[in-house]
Amino acid sequence: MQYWLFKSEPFKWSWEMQKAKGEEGEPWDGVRNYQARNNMRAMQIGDQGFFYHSNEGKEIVGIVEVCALAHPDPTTDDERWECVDIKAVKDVPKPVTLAAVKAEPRLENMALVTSMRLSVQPVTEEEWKIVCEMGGVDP
DNA sequence: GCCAACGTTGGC
DNA sequence: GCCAACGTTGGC
Repeated sequence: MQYWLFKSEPFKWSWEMQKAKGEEGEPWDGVRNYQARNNMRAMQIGDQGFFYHSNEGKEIVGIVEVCALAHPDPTTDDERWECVDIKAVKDVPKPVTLAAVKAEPRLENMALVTSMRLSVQPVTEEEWKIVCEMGGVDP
């Protein structure tokens, strides 16, 4: 089991929209970055991830689960790009802001801080626990 | 809306 | 294969 973080601009695809999809899930398409794609290829069914709102909010608002392995991105004919499907699991009761992450010394090496522009990031188990704690997420 | 950081592209 | 130019992302 591994942990990840998915970034989205709420205007394009928000947590509300993700939740509305329910169990069906939604392809995380439109990624045009090799590192982000490689991360998705490494994902397994059942992996957990944070859902982060960039630009507007700048906070971790939800928890998602990978429900389909990497497959060709339906939004392009370019076979280089792939995506996984994710489904909403639950809200983060107290959204964890970027400022809060930056202010937490134990999270100083988190990709959210060090690789700001990467849209699909790995999260370590330790980081996962700390953020869940900060967000008031039930274990 | 601005601008810095970074990834990608394309000419050589 | 290098590197400059360009486009995009995302925090502020």
